[in-house]
Amino acid sequence: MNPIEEIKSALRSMIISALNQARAEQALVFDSIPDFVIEVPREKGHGDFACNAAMLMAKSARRAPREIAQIIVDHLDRQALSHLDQVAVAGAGFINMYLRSDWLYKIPALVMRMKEAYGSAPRNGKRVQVEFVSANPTGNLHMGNARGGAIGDTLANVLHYAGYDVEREFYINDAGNQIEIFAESLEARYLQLSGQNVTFPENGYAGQDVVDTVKSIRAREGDSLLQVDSRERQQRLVAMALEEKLAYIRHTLESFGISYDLWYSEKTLHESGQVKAVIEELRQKGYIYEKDGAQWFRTTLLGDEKDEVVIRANGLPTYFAADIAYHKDKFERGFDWVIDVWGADHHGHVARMKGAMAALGYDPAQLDVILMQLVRLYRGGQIVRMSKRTGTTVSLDELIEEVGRDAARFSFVMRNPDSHLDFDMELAKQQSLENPVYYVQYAHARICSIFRQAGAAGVKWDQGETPDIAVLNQAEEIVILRKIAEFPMEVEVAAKTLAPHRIARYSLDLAALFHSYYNHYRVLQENAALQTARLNLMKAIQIVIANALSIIGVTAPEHM
RNA sequence: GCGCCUGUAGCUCAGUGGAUAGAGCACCGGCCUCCGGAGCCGGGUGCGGAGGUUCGAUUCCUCUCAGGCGUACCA
Repeated sequence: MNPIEEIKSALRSMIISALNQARAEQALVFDSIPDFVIEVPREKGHGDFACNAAMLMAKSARRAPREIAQIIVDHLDRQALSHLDQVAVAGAGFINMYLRSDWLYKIPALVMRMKEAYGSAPRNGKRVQVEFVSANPTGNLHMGNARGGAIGDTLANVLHYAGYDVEREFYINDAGNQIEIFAESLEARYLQLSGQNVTFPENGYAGQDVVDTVKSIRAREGDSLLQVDSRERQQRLVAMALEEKLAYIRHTLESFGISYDLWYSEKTLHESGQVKAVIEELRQKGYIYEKDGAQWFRTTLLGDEKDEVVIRANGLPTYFAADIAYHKDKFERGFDWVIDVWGADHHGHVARMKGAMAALGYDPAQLDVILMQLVRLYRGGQIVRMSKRTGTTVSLDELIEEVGRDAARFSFVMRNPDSHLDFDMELAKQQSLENPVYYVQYAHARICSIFRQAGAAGVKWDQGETPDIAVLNQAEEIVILRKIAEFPMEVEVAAKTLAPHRIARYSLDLAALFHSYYNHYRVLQENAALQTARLNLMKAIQIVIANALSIIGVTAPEHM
């Protein structure tokens, strides 16, 4: 149920009919109807909807745009849409259409009928997978993971609302080179804590969290790991450390409001032979060759600048090889749409991965990658490096602790993933009371308060379908009804363009309209019809704000 | 050097090829005996630059300047 789309669709077919009628009467000569749009004009004075068809046809129909527009208007069957009021030719050849506001009066009842489902589209039967965060389980979750988490989880919510069956997935990098380094780091710390004088690996994970992990292992295992050989010691340390790290990651993400349908282990891809198999498949298709002892993927055939190694000279597959196998596995699991949320430092990987999928016979258009620009973290104006190696990082736990889950999620979701984000912890804390999220939440709490007042006063009002609704004729009320009517379209566009930040913007817009309205008009009052109408309006706003916040993963409090 | 992303108001950011480019923060001045003042109202000649495509460009293309990231047998 998408009110705006319904109207647009009706107007569109009305204009197409007019054009065909005009052609039949030879009032206008043209070959085909162009791909015109019915849009909501930015300027209110330009009507409720506007159409640009005449301007697009000017050249082929060899008439001035305004003339064509007038011909279209003259041939409109105005009975086709009962809400249609006036139609005017304006500007360079726009057709501006004005509707009687009664088309909006069914909106509150619709919202109340659908409640938390308002804004959602019917199930479309398509399965989409969103993979996000997928942080290395060798360290803490950092700001980039926080942003990726907020964006990925919100996008998954948006897609669910837009009608998809959504699955969230976390890819566990529990194999490969960085695990080797992790193992060496763990062992070095273990031996150091056992009193041995060993040097820490030069490129090892030097963070305090690794030390803490080893300490907790020692608390359980004591010196027992000194008895076994280095290889087994490393294996056991890694197994225990990964278990602990993953438990931490899972717990932290859950406290950030994120839970996954599947945690997918890279290690299993190697153990099952899927990585080797996919390399073989590519080899048979002529994409693999050997050079300097390594196996290379001829990605230059796919538009890359240089070929990529998939099996190193030491026989170990690269991350790229495992990732190809992983993405093949995603498609084999039958997803119609596969979405990855990656940090911008992986951008070079996007074309290669799409190319690899194409080489394997999959449609690369079914794979989308959201490249999220990196977060630069500041504390009081001082940049903080986010290197896990040096350990000087603010973790997601600390972010939630200091800034709060709602404010943190909202401020990450609010911004376009393409924006380079400078995040200052001190500033975020300092401004926390003026953070936009509270503005939206406050609107919700205020409306709840109105209903508490109404309840305490024993106010009786017809909820949903009521003739009283038609007394909502103030300009502000019409604007709010329109905004509410646009919500399903907003969700649809956010899903289609993979732009979860639109929902946050929308919630801010609606909250602003509400606050302004609240300061100018009283809801609870003597006039029973007006009170009923406005209570219906309030209920609709309350539901839509709650739904928008729920998509963003932020609470909608009744009190603040 | 090459590739990707980004340059919009003092700052942080919106803006699916449309008509007069918008919010928040900050700054100044107003507004509650009234449903929650975490609010409202008022105050603003800004799309990095130059070409091009188009009836129309902040949006698309080319060049250019500036910043971020990448350009490993790391992930």
